[in-house]
Amino acid sequence: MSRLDRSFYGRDTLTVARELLGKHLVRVLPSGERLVCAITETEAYIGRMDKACHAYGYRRTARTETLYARPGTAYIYLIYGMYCCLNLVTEAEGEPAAVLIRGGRPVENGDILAQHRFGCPQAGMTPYQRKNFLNGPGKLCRALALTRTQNGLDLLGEELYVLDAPAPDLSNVRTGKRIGIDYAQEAVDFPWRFWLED
DNA sequence: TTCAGGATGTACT
DNA sequence: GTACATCCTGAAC
Repeated sequence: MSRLDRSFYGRDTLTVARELLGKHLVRVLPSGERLVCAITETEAYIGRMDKACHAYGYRRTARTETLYARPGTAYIYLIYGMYCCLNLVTEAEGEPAAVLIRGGRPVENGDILAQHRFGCPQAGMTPYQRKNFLNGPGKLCRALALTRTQNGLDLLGEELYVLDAPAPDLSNVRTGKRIGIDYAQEAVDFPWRFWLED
């Protein structure tokens, strides 16, 4: 499968968020090992009109600067003091918008992902851990060893990128409200979350 | 199976 | 000082 190029990201954010489902997120560690997981859950954030977005109303701060970068850039920030969230910047350069990667499923090197998450190989995971392996943005970043050090990475580089994959069966795609943005007034109800059923 | 509470630090008011 | 695009644990059911 080929790598998604800049033109994939440089489109309408809702389209990109939906089309990222099923694609393979690849993280190459400094050791050279390749971690791969399939994207199963995404959310769109569009600064122009979205009170839940860090760059709502084109707000510019040191943190949000990455959201204005060219499409195909990784925006990674610290949340609640201890977890990181990975976003992929979309739309034209200068338009602050991105897709939050909220969940995944292991595809390659699941033992290393499990080691990062729980300190044991996959076989040592409890049923509870297995069920809650990569089903959250903080968990995914932990498993992929992504921190703010990787903020601003180019997704057309060698450390972090997304490989194309066949589009999932449409009957498995779900749409709904975003999670954890109760403060965002009218944006609370925007149906900008997409996920794959199982 | 669900729920309340706490951890923890940065960004921004 | 307050809020935050979260996760884990332990208790009750």
